[in-house]
Amino acid sequence: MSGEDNLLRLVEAEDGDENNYHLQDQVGFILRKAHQRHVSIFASQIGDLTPPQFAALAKLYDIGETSQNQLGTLIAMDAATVKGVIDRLKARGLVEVSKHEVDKRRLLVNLTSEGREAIERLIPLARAITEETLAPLTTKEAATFLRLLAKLA
Amino acid sequence: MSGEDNLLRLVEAEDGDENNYHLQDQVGFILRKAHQRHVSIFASQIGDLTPPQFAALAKLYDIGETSQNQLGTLIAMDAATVKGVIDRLKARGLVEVSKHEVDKRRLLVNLTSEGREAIERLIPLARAITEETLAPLTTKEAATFLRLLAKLA
DNA sequence: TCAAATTCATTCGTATGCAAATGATATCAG
DNA sequence: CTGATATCATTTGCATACGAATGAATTTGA
Repeated sequence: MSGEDNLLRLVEAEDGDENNYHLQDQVGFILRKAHQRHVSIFASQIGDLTPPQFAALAKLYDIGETSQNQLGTLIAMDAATVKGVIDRLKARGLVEVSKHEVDKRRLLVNLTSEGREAIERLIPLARAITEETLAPLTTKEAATFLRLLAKLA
Repeated sequence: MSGEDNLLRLVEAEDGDENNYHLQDQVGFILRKAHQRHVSIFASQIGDLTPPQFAALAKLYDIGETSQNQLGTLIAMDAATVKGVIDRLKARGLVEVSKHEVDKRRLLVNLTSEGREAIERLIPLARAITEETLAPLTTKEAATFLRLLAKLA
């Protein structure tokens, strides 16, 4: 056995597991799983709307009519994604679109009365979803978690 | 003005913003954004592989040959999703599949030598991705965050 | 003013992600 | 042993998600 071999073994012993890569400890992997769990909880409480669709309705309810592009910025969706979401909400009669009178590039999006009723009905469920998602944490832990998560996002 | 009106106003005043639903404060929305940010960081460091593809390679590197179904369980992908991921890795020559000799239902998946070289080369980059993702937090905050995130996932 | 740069929306291609249905195989229970 | 169950994999359909390319409209800057 060479001196190099001894040194290598020593280093590996000192490192413990540091030379091993454990997927299940990586923030990206756990983040993906936590997100999956939330989506699953969401689906169990609100079966006929996806989280992105809900986000679009909730934001329109909050700020009123806006352009598709601006809405996308506010709910963190790129232009291609938000178009699909709005198309499906439009097909279901929950939002309506119109052309901006001055800036002809813009597509204005707004809730229909049906969309307004839907979001008002769903917001209590959304609170329950948040609660269930955070249920594994104590109130204090949840506050800490949300603070740190917001710093990452 | 009725007594009910007074009571309502009082309650609303005491509630502050509690009657308003703010999407940007909901754990699901922030979780989605944090996940998006991580995927973006991942793509900037490892452009030719997605996080799910990397997860499959890393897990195979960790545990060796396994069935497609078992691999899916280990990396939190349902059967339909893992099939697509493995198909694409197979097309790129990073994994190879074979039939289980005893249980003919199972599809065994393993790294090719090329896949092994790839994951060994990428693991240092993955460590950098984790670091960059957690960069907005102090070391202590990151430890707390990971602990709480794991409880949620 | 007017050409260049920017913005808004759309389209295409690729890659997750999951529910539901299906087929093949294996295991279990009576 | 065999019918009922369960497991493994595949396929289809739908919904994000994003890069890149395109076209229309607006804004900027020399």
